[in-house]
Amino acid sequence: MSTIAVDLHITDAEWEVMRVVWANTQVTSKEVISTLEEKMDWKQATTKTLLGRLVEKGALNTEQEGRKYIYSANIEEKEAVRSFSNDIFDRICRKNVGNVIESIIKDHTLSFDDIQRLEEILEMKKAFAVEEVDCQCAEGQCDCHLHHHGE
Amino acid sequence: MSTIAVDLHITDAEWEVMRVVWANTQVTSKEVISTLEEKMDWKQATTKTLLGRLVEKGALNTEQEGRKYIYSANIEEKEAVRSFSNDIFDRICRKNVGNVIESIIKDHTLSFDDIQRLEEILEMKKAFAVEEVDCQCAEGQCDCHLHHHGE
DNA sequence: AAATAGAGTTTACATTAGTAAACGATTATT
DNA sequence: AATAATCGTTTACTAATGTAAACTCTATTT
Repeated sequence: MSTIAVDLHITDAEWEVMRVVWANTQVTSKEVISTLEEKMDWKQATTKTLLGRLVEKGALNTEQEGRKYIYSANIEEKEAVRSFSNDIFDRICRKNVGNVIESIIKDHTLSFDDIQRLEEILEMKKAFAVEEVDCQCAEGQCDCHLHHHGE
Repeated sequence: MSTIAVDLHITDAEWEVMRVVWANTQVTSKEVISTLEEKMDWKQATTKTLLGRLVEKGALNTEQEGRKYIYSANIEEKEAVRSFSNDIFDRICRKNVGNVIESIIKDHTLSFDDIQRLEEILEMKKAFAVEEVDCQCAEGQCDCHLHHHGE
């Protein structure tokens, strides 16, 4: 009941639609169409197609309201973002996760609150930190193996 | 000379090939083929196609060595990862960058060194932190606007 | 020299994604 | 009632991706 559709692939174009739904909780196609006509310069047909595909793949729910539909998200934005962001980590060596996070932090503006919160999380993470993260890479796709022995 | 090809799209399948090249610095198609035959269960033709596409799009360099080629990466892994990981942040409200980072940290194993390094980065980020991160979302795609006025 | 194997290039083909027009059923207008 | 405006569904079409066979040299083995 929690992972209803974590692994469904939401494409870039579809994501634009999802954002409108997430932001408004309940929307009609009309609202989505006009928002994306604005932002993306899409013809209404384009948005309609995307809405249809999202309903089809279970990312959106529809509820008949008179003769039109009210769309609502079937997956939480947070979950979708999380699933999407984890894709990065399937592309790199686990040992580099820290470096990637570092680079992300460097690349973005954070608020004082953000920083404080992250510091707290890190503090908590210490309890579960390891001496060295395990490389899970396939042989030949990472050179960690070479770095193991001393020096 | 720095951003040679930051914006070139490397697909999931192509990335598998890149990892082999990055890990070995210099490789022959044979090595890539055998590594991915192992890991991905790909026919050699598949890997050949991918190698060809990557050379074509400038992600890989080739250097004739006798009658075969030596492949090497034309973009750094770090840069590629960075470019890829920034895609997440185009999908969310800037105000949530901190939350996403938080969730990433929670989801992964870090080493003591990682944590310490991240703490240092955060410490430095304080100098550039803002009171509140600006929402850059398009109207209708984010509800930040609503949260502005009190309560 | 002829046959075989290896390496890159071409061609192939199905699926997904981006973008949108056309169609059909309904409701709102004239 | 006839017509026009809506809204969802079907169909369309191109480009990108995943996956791989076939082809063409060239070098090696017999």
